[in-house]
Amino acid sequence: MTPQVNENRTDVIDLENKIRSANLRPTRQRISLAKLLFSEGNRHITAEKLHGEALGKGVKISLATIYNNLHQFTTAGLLREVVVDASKSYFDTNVEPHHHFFHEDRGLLEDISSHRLTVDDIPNLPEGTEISSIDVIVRLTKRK
Amino acid sequence: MTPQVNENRTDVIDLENKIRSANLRPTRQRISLAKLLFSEGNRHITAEKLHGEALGKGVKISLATIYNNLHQFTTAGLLREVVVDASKSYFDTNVEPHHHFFHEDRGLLEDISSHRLTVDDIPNLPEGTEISSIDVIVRLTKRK
DNA sequence: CAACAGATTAGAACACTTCTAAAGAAGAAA
DNA sequence: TTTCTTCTTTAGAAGTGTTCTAATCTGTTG
Repeated sequence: MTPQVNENRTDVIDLENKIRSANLRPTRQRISLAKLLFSEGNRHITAEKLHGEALGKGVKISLATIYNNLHQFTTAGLLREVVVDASKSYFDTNVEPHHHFFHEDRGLLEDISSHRLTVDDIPNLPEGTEISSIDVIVRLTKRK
Repeated sequence: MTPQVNENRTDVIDLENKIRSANLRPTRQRISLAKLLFSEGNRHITAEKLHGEALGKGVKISLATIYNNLHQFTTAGLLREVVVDASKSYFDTNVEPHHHFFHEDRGLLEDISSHRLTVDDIPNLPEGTEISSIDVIVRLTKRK
């Protein structure tokens, strides 16, 4: 019983619980994805990139499953989808309210914690609506 | 020489000048598009919708031309592209700095004039970058 | 273990966008 | 005007990211 084995075992149990908390069965594929997504710091990743990463680590999983699970995790509040690019979706493992820098040249997202950028004077909402979310994207290019 | 005829003639000349100001030739297709886009108030429209609208008004124009011109107009600063949906692009005829309400259920954009919503405390930018734009999208759903 | 609901999968299908290369139209020069 | 060049348009093919389908497999419950 080395500490390492303990750590790994605990991690997997935590991830399984996280998956169960979303009313989903902890399958081999979901556990592998959760490991990639949640085990080190916040990530911003696209479906195809995550698929590549999984295959690269020897996890056998289809692209359809990646999409299925990214959406299920998002619905369950484990992920948040960030719309910054008209052609692909990014998924963010940080589900706390916050905003983003988007490096347009590199297609890379970076968090801005929401107490470091505030939105004021939000006007009255149109009749019969409520806010679902407020997205602030500060788009960046290389300084000339 | 009725006022109407005058107005129409003047309109078209204005639109031609607008197109020329972007270093583009005022072709029949461009003038028709400019008429649809710029002749009454601000609009937020997708390529396919604009195509449908043009065909509906009897303007013979291909979808490729719609895309070509939306991009050329955008590059020239006559339009602004708004990213709110991961699967299609919206083009906004209002090129002044401003923000948006996005009605998620209807796929509809609405302007928020920028003096009615302000962004404060923008943090220091990452090294070597500069701001290309700041997009604020207030996503709305139907009030329950 | 059996039985069932939920999950995964390969590949087809889909929606939006871009590309291709050939034909057409606009503007400049003579 | 005619000619020449460059820009523009076009239909359809191709491309890209995503979703669908329906057959197979797996986790869970009794």
